[in-house]
Amino acid sequence: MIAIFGATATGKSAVASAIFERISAELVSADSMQAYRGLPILTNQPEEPTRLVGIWELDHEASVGEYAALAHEVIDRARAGTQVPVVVGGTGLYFRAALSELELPPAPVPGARERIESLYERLGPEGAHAELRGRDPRAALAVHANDRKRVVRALELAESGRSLAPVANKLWSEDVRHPTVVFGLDLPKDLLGERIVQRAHRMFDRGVEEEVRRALAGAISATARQVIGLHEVAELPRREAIAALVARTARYAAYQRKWMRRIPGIVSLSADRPPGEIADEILEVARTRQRLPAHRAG
RNA sequence: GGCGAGGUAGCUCAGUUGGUAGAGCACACGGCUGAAAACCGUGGUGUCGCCGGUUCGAUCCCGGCCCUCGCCA
Repeated sequence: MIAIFGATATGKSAVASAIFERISAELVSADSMQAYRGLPILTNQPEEPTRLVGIWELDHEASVGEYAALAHEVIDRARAGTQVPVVVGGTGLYFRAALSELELPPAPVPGARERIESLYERLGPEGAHAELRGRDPRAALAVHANDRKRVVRALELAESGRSLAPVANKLWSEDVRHPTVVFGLDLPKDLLGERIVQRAHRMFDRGVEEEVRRALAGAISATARQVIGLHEVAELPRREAIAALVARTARYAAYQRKWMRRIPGIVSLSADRPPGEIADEILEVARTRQRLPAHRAG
């Protein structure tokens, strides 16, 4: 398998597209927002047929757990059919979930979240955390009292006999379900900034404003509401919207680069050249690695 | 030109009855296991517009100057 990570606007899609032209590949997206249908311009959905893009309606609450199951299914089917799965994405957690078996604990039982959220409100951060310490000391150790989402989640799991503290920490390990060569596309900060600005303008040329208006006319889930730029495009005059969109995207790109540094075993490649050239290098490196016996060293 | 308001962190602003200052956002670093474009933690990064006066001590009080905004000419 091949996996390609990179910040927004590093040209992941173009590289994936070039790979698609060269070998029998199944492109699989690892992007929490491209999974939504209805915001193709704002979320920068790829042209090339890519699996797990546009699979959810905007009123659907997203979750890594749901995504992981779908990704594994698509990947396994491609392998069975002799296609090379190529996982492409910028959402770090989704990316690792696609490659590895994270053994994510189950979704909350209906009603539990609301109940425990109000418990958190009642007890306050310290009180709720003390409660967690009593029920699941290991989880309490891993979670800060102010991290409301995680304290609530940990209490939910403790209630059903599970734990937030993972059995094995595979998130930051090199563990994979299938042999995989992981690549990271990187661009110098200033160059990436330029591309982000260009792309923001192109979004407006392509009609994001109309797209956003339509999206907001319907029901929209809490997770979909987080899409960068949704709020900005809807509420600000064009000039300011572009500036705000650029600023937030740049911030997000910095966050993604942070993720990239932490993905173990990643092969870093310069994205400052034609996509075809990058695709050739990726395929060459992947072939070389595949001939080697199973190994873990970089 | 007159009157009024204001100049404090990268931005928006708070504050000090005189003892050289702090919030939010931004930024930097770190964490993260069914919300991840999310969430959380740790960092203050500063000629308090300039010059002078009063004072043991001025960002704060006094005088002058510069700049910004508003209203009136």
